[in-house]
Amino acid sequence: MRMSRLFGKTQREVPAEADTVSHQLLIRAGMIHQEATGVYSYLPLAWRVLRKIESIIRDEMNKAGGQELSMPVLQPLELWQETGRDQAFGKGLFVLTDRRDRKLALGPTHEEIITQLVGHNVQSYRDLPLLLYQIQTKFRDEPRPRAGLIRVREFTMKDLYSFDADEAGLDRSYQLMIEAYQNIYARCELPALLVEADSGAIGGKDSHEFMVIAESGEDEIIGCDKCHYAANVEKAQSTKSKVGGGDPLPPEEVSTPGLGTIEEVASFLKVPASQTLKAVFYMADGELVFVSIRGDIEVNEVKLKNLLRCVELRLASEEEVIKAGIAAGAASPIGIKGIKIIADDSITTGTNFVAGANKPDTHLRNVNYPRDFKADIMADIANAHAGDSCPSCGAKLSSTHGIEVGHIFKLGTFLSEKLNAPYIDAKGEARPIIMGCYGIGLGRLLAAAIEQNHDDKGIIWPVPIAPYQVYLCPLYRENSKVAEVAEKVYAELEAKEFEVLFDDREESPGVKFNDADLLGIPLRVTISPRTLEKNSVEIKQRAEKEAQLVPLAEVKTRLRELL
RNA sequence: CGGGGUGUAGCGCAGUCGGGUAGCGCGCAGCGUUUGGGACGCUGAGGUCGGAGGUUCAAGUCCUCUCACCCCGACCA
Repeated sequence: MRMSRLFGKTQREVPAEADTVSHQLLIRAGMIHQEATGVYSYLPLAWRVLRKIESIIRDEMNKAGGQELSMPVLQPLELWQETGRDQAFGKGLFVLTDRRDRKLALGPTHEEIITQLVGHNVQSYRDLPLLLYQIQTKFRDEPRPRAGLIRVREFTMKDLYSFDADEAGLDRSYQLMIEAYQNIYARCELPALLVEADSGAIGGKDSHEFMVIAESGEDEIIGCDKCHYAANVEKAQSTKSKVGGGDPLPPEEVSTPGLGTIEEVASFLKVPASQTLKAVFYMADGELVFVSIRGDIEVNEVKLKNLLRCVELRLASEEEVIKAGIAAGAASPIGIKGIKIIADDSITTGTNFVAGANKPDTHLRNVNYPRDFKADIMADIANAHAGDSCPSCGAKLSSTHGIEVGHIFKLGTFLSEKLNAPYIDAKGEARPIIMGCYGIGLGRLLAAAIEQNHDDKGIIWPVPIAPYQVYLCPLYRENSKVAEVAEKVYAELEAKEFEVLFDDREESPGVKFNDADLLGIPLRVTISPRTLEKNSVEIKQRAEKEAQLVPLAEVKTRLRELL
């Protein structure tokens, strides 16, 4: 490809819109253009990268035994209503109305469609296992798209679905996909960490995410320094420290005038926050819920939401709390009635806690569970923190940020039951097919690759996904020898199936070098009068500082070695 | 949805307080001189000042409404 003909211009200045590295570089390199919030055009360079990622993914899916198909973006809303997932997605679902007043959803994912499709085509256990996938555009009306291609509303995703007759089969399919995913990231030269994940509204047994560690990542990962434990903070557990407190003493009221927060109460009573119980109120699908948790620990809302099996969970407003007749700031699980009490198991890690007294400006000392109150549900609903103890080996946990570049789920039978997709087993009995699903966002993978591979000059593409392999850079093209050799080298390289971006522009060396660095093509071949004096060209790897002089006759061999 | 911010040429911005001929840098076009890490000179093109309504002799600037985009939070398979 000739630079002079390439659609898409590099730009010198950092766009005001972008404050994530990958977003800035993608725009500066002329690779993407924003059309609306979270909606982008891919210009030729970005499209080439995306296609390379796509072909790596396709190859690994096929190797794993997947069969590719294509399903519609436009899906009847009724299908979503049948599984109730229109509610789970809520406003995240793009819904439109056709001329006959039928409601259609733009597919945010394709579980419903494929389950129905498989239900029509699979009758027997002999048809299983089955791995089906597609690479398709998805639409989600995200509350807040951000960071360029990292979180968008329209995106290309590879989604594979597994269909098995039994749990053991699902486990095999799941394992097969983990391996396929690891191959994909390895081939993209992107180190991805497998972490335990929350499976969200869809439920199911296991779920894992593949994370690329990056400062700009939206997800927090809690990991053990010693063993292999790693989990999304939404899911992560930690062993809660014991706080002691001595033998249970009788409860005792203390006056705490004007003190509301845990910090205020704890410092006033001269006890650590870990020796207090905090009351947190939530509205779960419109129902007020009381949460009791140790004062130094925060509620993990994802865990709470899963526990309550609710669609909408948010902190209750002070008005809602007061309206329920509760003393805000001094609320207590003791003696409270007509409200569901959820307790984090941290409240059993000690004795003689300070808690509210359900009276304004009053707290209680020496509160003990279960002596003084009962919880309707006791569970782990705490946020794990760096510094906590690993639930698997007890060593210290640490925290990093990551970009989620893959998410896999053991779905189970929820969808095949709702949408009536049974198979007949060997005994002639009908059973629901057991499903799994496995997604990779291609655009996000592309962005993650940039987050992971760049310097202050620009992108440094890993060879397998680089838009071109070679940046052919003649200097002083008005020198007829340079022009002639450059054209010849270009033709020869293309003939040998090198992917070459030929900078045939009349630009100064500085401009060309800077564009070469910005675009991040792995190998740069410079031809100038200076190199031609020695009958050579200069080859430089994008990631390296030094260039090497290579005789013209050896260029192809040398490039081949470096790719 | 809550909080904060920004909309002026393809990009980055000034001008808005205090109303009076719409500017700068980059980029773009032409000519010339240059050129191994974003060269220089001259000439030139390019703007519904996000949109609508209002106040005024006069609005980029003041008022009302509205839209878009960005950041934080909520939210998010």
